[in-house]
Amino acid sequence: MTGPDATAPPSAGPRDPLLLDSQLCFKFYAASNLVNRLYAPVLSQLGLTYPQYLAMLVLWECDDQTVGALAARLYLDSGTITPLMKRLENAGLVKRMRDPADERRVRIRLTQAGRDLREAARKVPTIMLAGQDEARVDALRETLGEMVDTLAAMQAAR
Amino acid sequence: MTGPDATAPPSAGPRDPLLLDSQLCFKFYAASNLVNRLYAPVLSQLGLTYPQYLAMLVLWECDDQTVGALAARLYLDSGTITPLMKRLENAGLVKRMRDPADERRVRIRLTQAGRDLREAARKVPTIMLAGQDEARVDALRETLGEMVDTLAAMQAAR
DNA sequence: CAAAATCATATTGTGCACAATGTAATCCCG
DNA sequence: CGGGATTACATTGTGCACAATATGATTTTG
Repeated sequence: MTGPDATAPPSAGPRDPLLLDSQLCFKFYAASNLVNRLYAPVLSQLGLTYPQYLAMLVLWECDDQTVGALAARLYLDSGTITPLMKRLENAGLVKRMRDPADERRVRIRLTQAGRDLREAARKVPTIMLAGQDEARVDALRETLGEMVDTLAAMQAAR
Repeated sequence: MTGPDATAPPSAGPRDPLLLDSQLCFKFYAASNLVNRLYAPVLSQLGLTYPQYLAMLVLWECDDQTVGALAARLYLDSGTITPLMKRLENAGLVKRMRDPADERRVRIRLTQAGRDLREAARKVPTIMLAGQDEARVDALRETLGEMVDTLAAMQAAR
C-alpha cells in the first residue's frame, strides 16, 4: 500500500470525498439507470421506451404542446425531444404540425391511438410500485422533488 | 372539462398515479440529467465526461480491475464500459490488456497520467458541493443509498 | 481427454442526451 | 416599415446505455 486508506474505512471519520460511495451524484446516476432498466420490460409491452413514456405522461396531462414546452417540462434539450417525437409519430401516437400562428413552433398532438394508450399505461405505476411502502415512497418523492428544484435552480443560475 | 382533475389538485386527496409529478421515477431521471449537466463544465477541464469521471473514481480506489468488475461497480452493462475504456485509453489515462492467466478477461490499468489526474480531480467535489448543507447532503446520500440498494435487489431478482 | 456448457468481452444496432451550428420566422426599435 | 436581434426548431457530431449476438477462452462433464 502506498497511501492511507487504500480501502474504504469501516464506518467513522471524515470520508475521502473522491470515493465513489461518497458521491451523492453517483446515487442519482445509478438510481436513474436502474429505474430505466426496471421499467423497460414493462414499457416494451406498450411499445414505449422510458423517455417516451415520460413524454406521453406530459401529453396525457396536457395535449397540444410545443417541442420547447415538452423539453422544459422534462428538463431536456429540445434537440432530444425532436427525434423522440419523430419516433412517436412513426409509432402513430402523435402528430407533429407547425403552429399556423407562429411558424417557428411545432405543436405535438396525440392521435386517437395515443390517447387510447393511456388506459393501458395505468397499470405501469401499479406494477412498478407493487410491494413498496406507500409512505416511504411519498417521503422520498417529496425529498427528491426538493432536490430536483435545487438542481434546476443551480442550472438556471449558471 | 371532460374528466375529473384535469389539472393537478391543490394539495390533498389521492393523486393521479399517471401525473408526471406523481412519478418517483421521474425525479431520479430529472436529477440524473441535471447533475450530469452541472458536472459537465467542471469535468471538461479535466478532459472527462461524467461517466468517465465515475469510472476513474473506481480505478483510483482500486487499480487493475476487469471490465466486468468496473461494470458491476457502476451498475452498468459491460457493453457500456468497453467503448468508454477505449476512449480513456485514447486519452492516455488507462491501458487495456488481456489477463495472461485468463485470456477472456481484459484488465484496466491506470497510466501515470491517469494516476496524476487524481490530484486535479480533488477539487471537483469541493466545487460541486459548495454552499450545500453538509448534514443535508449526508442524509440524502444515506436515503438514496438505501434506494439504490433496493433497486439493485429488484434488478437482481428479475 | 474431447465435446458441451459456461463465461468474459467485443460488436452491432437502436435510442437517448447534449453542445454547436444552421435556418427560418418573429419581434423590436428606431 | 426596414433591419438587426431574438426565438424556435432542426441538424450534426460525440458519447453514453443496453439488448442481442458473436467470438474466443475456460470449465464441466461424460
